[in-house]
Amino acid sequence: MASGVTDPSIKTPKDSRRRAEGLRQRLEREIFSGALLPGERLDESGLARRFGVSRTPVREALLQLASAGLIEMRPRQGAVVAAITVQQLLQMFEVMADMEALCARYAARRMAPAERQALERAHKACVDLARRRDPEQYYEANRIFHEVVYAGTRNAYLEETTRALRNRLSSYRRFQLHQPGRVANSLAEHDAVVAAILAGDADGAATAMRAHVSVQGEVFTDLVSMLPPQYLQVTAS
Amino acid sequence: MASGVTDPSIKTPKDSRRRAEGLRQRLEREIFSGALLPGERLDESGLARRFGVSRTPVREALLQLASAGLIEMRPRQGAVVAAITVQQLLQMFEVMADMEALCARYAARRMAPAERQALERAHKACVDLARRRDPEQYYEANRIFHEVVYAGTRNAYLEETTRALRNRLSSYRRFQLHQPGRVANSLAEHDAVVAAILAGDADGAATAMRAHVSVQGEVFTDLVSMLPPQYLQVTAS
DNA sequence: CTGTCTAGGCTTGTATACAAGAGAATGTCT
DNA sequence: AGACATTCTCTTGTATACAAGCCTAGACAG
Repeated sequence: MASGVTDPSIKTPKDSRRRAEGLRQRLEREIFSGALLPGERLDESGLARRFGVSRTPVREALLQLASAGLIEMRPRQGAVVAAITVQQLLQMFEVMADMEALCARYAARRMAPAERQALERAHKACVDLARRRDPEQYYEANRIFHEVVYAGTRNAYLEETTRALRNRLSSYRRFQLHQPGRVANSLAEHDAVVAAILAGDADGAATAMRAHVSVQGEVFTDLVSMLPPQYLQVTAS
Repeated sequence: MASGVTDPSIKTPKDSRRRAEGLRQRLEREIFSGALLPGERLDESGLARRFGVSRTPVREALLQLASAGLIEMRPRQGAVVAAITVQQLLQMFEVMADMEALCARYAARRMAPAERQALERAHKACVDLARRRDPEQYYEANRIFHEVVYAGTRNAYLEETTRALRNRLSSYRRFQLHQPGRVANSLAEHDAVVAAILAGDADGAATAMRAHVSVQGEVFTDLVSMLPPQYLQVTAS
């Protein structure tokens, strides 16, 4: 797929550490964005050539990605982009809904006035962008909305964990965007979340947020059926 | 991971990959057990000599530990066992309480009859061991009790995440054991959790479990004051 | 005596060389 | 012809060599 796409010598003579971090993040983005599809083989030498470094930093990047669960490294058989089973996907969505709900609960209790205003602004941005009918831009605005909620939890660990899970699922959620009427629903749900948080209603915020990010029942079925086959692993091995 | 599917013959009796994993796990245990104290420097060459391998696998192990948050790698300055701030510790305990509560909630809804019996057995084992006044053994029985709850969630991702956080905090919780009366309290709390789960009371199970693992207020203060100074990082950096 | 600058050693980060296993391709035997 | 064994190649895993930055010790000036 990306075999012939050799970007000519990136050549960042600035900071060598920068290069290593950039490597991991770059591969990360390629996975999140779908440029690297699940099941795709990650050849160490090939990546090394592509990025103009040796195999050592490539291996280090791959190891970190494996720790994050984004790729799978089978001993002596190399690394492939992780594909997950339908069960795993459902379970991860389930946990994510509860973690986002937890974030909303904390945020409702802890947000400072300035943060509450930022939440309203982020929500308003979503409303404005929804009118443009540009799913990509709305996707980004929605992401920021959730980031504002994370920041309001005043709990960096919860923030980080939730964000990691959200990122991990992002390549799957992407396919949800194009469902008709999804954006309108999403806005209404945001509205309920904002109202509850501004009112300091922790339970209400949690419930509203859980409903917003919840992907189960028919919604889950629809999502799974829209996924390209590579994204899912056959359950029985 | 333990989703019921049996692994298709792991084989590899002498797999060299095994050695690298053993390396990571060995360092992990040394950190959890307190053999390696927070702030302690992890010299790559030294570890390589100690384990009889070259620096390469050592570096790979360190990178994985860094991904798990157990150590901290500052560029060009080497790795040290992670010490966290009081704020971070409080936040992690907070999240852990909610995640364990979530586990209990799921378990109350989903445990099969056989699993409920296993829960009762695990609880009984705790009661029996408490009489022996052996904190270490009780600690282990308590761990198993929680593992049974995890298994009852039927959500491998939640299970794995919660376990990882629990392990991460284990070296801090260890100091809590020796508080007088802690074991008796713990048993009473287990009792409430078991009762709620057996009754299928999801909310009650969550509340009881949160109360059980919750470390805040005076309990948190006591815990922090019992920690050796290395375990905590000075807040201002 | 103290603060600052500099040079050296020692550590990490990267590249390359080497060993060893997995998979493919080919040849042979039934 | 088909199935099986064997070799061969290509990949990963590990070791070692090399480059580059940080820390410290020591000297010198104020």
